[in-house]
Amino acid sequence: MEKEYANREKLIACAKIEFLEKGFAKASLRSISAAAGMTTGAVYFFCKDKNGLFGAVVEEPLQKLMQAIHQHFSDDMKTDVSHFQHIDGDHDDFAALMISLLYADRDAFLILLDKSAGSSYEGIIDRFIGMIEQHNLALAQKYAAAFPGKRVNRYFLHWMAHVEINAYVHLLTHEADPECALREIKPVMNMMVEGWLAHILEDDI
Amino acid sequence: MEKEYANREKLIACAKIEFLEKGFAKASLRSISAAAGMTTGAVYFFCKDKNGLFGAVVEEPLQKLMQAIHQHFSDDMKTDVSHFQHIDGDHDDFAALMISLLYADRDAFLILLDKSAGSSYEGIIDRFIGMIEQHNLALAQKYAAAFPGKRVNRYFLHWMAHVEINAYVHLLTHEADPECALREIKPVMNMMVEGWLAHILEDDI
Amino acid sequence: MEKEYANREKLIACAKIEFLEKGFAKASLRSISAAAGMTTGAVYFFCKDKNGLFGAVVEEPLQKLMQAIHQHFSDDMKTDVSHFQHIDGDHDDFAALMISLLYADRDAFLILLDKSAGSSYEGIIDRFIGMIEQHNLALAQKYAAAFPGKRVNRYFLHWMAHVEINAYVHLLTHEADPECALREIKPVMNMMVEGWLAHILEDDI
Amino acid sequence: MEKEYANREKLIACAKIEFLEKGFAKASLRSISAAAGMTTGAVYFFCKDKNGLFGAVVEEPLQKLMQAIHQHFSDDMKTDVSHFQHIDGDHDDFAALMISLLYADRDAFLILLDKSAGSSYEGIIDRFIGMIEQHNLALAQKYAAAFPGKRVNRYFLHWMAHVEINAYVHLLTHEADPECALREIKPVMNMMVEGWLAHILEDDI
DNA sequence: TATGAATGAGTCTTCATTCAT
DNA sequence: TATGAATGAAGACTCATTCAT
Repeated sequence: MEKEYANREKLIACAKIEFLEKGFAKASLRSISAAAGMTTGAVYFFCKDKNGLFGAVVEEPLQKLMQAIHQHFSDDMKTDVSHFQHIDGDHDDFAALMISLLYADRDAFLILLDKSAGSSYEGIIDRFIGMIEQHNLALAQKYAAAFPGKRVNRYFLHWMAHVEINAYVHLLTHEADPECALREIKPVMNMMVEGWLAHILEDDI
Repeated sequence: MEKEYANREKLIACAKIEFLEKGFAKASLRSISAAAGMTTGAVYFFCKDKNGLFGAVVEEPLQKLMQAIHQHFSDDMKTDVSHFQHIDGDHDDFAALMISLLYADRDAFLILLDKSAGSSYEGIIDRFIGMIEQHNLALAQKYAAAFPGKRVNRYFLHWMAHVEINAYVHLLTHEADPECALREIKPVMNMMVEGWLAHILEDDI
Repeated sequence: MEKEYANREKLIACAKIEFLEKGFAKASLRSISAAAGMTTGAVYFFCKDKNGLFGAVVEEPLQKLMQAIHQHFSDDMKTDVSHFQHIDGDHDDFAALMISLLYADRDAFLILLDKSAGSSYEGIIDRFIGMIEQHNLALAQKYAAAFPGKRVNRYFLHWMAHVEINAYVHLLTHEADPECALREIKPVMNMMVEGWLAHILEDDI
Repeated sequence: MEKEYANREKLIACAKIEFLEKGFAKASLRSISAAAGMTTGAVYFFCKDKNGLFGAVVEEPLQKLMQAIHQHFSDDMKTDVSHFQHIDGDHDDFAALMISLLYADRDAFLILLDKSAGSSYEGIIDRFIGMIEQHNLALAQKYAAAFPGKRVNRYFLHWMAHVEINAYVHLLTHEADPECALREIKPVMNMMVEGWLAHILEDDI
């Protein structure tokens, strides 16, 4: 009973190593299965195909992350956004949440975010960006409502979503220790909040 | 006279299209040469390699860019850095320069910056980041000299270099028109300068 | 049970034929695998490489030969070398041993010795020559000890090792029947022993 | 007028280097012509094809050698063969002749004898062996006439021809200096003559 | 004399995938 | 559960050769 899943997990662990090292496209099922002590054919018992194997490595952490983000976003919309001084603390909380989730399975996220080219997860970063952008748009529009003659700068909004996501990718890539990560992300977040407040609105026409 | 170089240029043009679409690694010499109306073997008359073909697409614009950056950096170091309010204008100039260079052959830079994985140009972005980081470090240290008890936050510095480069990559990717690009990069640059001034220094120990 | 290994053996048999006919370098995996009734790709299930396929043909007989030679040499060094009249009989035994081993898989040795150019076995003859030379040097130096004012003629020693090896290669190439081979090698061996005794020493300085 | 042949000779010189290094089969016209400072196509102005280029390197020295050998052989047959003690001196003369010819263009003969696999000269060594064998057969038969109940050992005869040729190939390969070569070949020749006299005849039936 | 361009057949190799057992 | 075998298409690359100019 315990052994039944042993091989499956070994396979996934080996896949993780290979994907991390070579990326999805250049990873070889041959060498993954060899490392796991099985034949190529055996992989197809556990997964539908190469992409399925990638999913097995990456799907579960991804789900957790997604869920946490949605939860946070829906909480966020309920709070009173009129006091933008609170945005700071919110961002700190969000950052802490992100970091704890991302570093819970750092390799999986490294793979997902940086090594998925060629797989069906290829565009995942853009989906994240889309989510953030959409959420921030709502926030920004509330904010804009208080400034007649101003409107949301859409390009800036999109770019900020990019930067925010990439801040996490960069962190994940460059910092192995989650505690250091938390410390390092702080000025980054501050800068982003300040920049957001200062530049998210542009003159209407 | 016009026809003499026709095929070589056709080849490179087709390679450009393929690289842009699929990236270096997934691009196929077969389909490139087919598109150019020649055999695979013929490619090797014009280029040494698949990598050489990539270089033929990308090397010339890259050289121009490199040279301009070096020029700008060496000019920059000669100017008086004590007035950091001037940093703004400098950045605007630099941004304008970058944009004019990048958009002079947008596809080539799109390929170079975003589609070079697998080629010998793979790490080019990191090299750019390194250049910027090194240059900004020098600036930051001059800046730090005026604030006893402060030192340069190296992680932030590195991240900013990342962000700066990615700002251009993002622009190139999302905005086809150089004039719009110039307009859109402005708040981005402003935000980066402000953030830089505000967060590049951290408490010593 | 018989069929299980059928294809692998068929492949190796076909490879043997092709290598024998064209040599390693000019042999084509296409035509080998076609002859064996499989695709080129299938070859790579059985072997790592073209070179690995060559090894599959050649390695086992080579190992046997090597081992027998080492055994013989170590026995040889233990016997009393003072009576050089015994050298004759020893050589006959050695020759008989060599012939029985070589003709046990004549094609494999033909390939190994004469058709390996381009493979990792390319220098095998030189390695054999080295072995023989080294062993004969030891013998010759014992012999030389009995003749003051004489020393071993190194060029002649090396050449003799060449001739000895080539005597076997020549035999293998020209004589299909091992019994005839045994008969034919005899005067050759005699001549080599006589020549050895007569010319292996030269005047000191 | 002098320059007209300059390129042709440069081509041939470069071909020589490449053939010597890689052998006929692995030599590349591309790299030969590149080394000679011309295009691949230009080679076909000077030669019919790759094999023709090989011939251009090798044919002239070969002709000289052939002619000298024929001359020597026909002289040899005219002399009185009843005194076999003279055989020694004859061989010394022949060896000196061979060495002077072979070392007159050592590289060319190295190529011809050791690097011709794949070219039309591939079997040249066998042709030499055939020539020597044929000539020696005539000699041996005169010799045999004096020993009733004896006949020529054909295998030994053939093998001796082999050894003789290979003695020169070995020399050429291992000894760069013709004077040393002459010294080193002496015991080799002596041994061959002695062996010849001792073993060329076998019992009739 | 030579070039520049191109061909076309060939090289070995890698890969994800399938499937009977 | 897994294996062993095999496929077939594709990969980059090399080569001798040809030929118009």
